[in-house]
Amino acid sequence: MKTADVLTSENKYDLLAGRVPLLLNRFLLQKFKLGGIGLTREQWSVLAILWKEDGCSQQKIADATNRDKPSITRLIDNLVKEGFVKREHHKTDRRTNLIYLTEKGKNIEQSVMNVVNETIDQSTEGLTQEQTLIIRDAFQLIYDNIKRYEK
Amino acid sequence: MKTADVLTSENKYDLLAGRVPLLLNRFLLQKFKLGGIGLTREQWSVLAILWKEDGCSQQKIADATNRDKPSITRLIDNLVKEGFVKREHHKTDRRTNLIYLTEKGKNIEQSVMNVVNETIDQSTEGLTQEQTLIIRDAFQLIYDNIKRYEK
DNA sequence: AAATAATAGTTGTTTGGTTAACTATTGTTT
DNA sequence: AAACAATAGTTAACCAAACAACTATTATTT
Repeated sequence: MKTADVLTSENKYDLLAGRVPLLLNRFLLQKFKLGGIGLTREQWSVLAILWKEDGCSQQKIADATNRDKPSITRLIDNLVKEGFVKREHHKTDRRTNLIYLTEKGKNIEQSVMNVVNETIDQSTEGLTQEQTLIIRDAFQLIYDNIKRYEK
Repeated sequence: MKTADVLTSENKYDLLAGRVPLLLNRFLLQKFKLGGIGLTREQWSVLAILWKEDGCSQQKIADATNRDKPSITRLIDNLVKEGFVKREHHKTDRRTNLIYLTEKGKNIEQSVMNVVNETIDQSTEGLTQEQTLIIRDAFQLIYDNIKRYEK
């Protein structure tokens, strides 16, 4: 290992939260637009939860996407406005909204995932399975560290 | 390699641009606040450019931080408002603003970097140098891929 | 049963990213 | 020199994140 290979904190920060996530989100958004998909990356992340399990509460979506409740309120507002999901009251707990996919929300899954697949395939071209798994483990470690340290 | 270890595109996306950058930025912002540092992560990234080379144009800052010009205009607006930097006209090219650190902007460098160091040290606790370098190379590859594919 | 705490969601404010449309200035072409 | 193109920056619109303060409802304590 060469000394020149040691990264500063700033470099590490940029690595973990800097330009690549920014570029990847921009890249995906462009592809959504080119594909005629009127979704943001954040809206997609909410729909992805519902494609796995329809009828979640907003709190559950917030937890699953690591966002806070106000962010989810507004994301759902926009998804409702665009006709991808609908809000329904919980039968017994009147505090809770359950979010259900509309037909439109269900129908776009395949075309969205096609674009996501293409985005990831192009972005990670040349990346080995080993590298991917090392990144996964490393990010899980970082995730756990932050969850442990933040009060 | 086990089949269960193969990641879907969605998992890869979440890995590369999902929760870890989100959490890390949140973690840093909390620490800035606890440390009495009135900066956002984005404002810091601009100051970091100026700490390396004072008196950059806004376009140069935009390129260095992978942001577009409107983002930089507003970031600089806020940094000026908070007294960290000042705008000055370029001597010969009247289109260009040069951004200079104020004393306040210069003086906070050390305390900011202390917080950044602590944030990264805690977040990456247990991460090996090898993992870090693999991530660096992988992200460079992804960066180059996106730059190549996006028109 | 009444008071309190916890949970689910909303609203307002500030900051930032993206795109498009715009002004001002400088550089290039003819 | 005039027309055109390129560059630097701003403004406005929309979407989203973070935080604080808020309402409504449900659960727990006493």
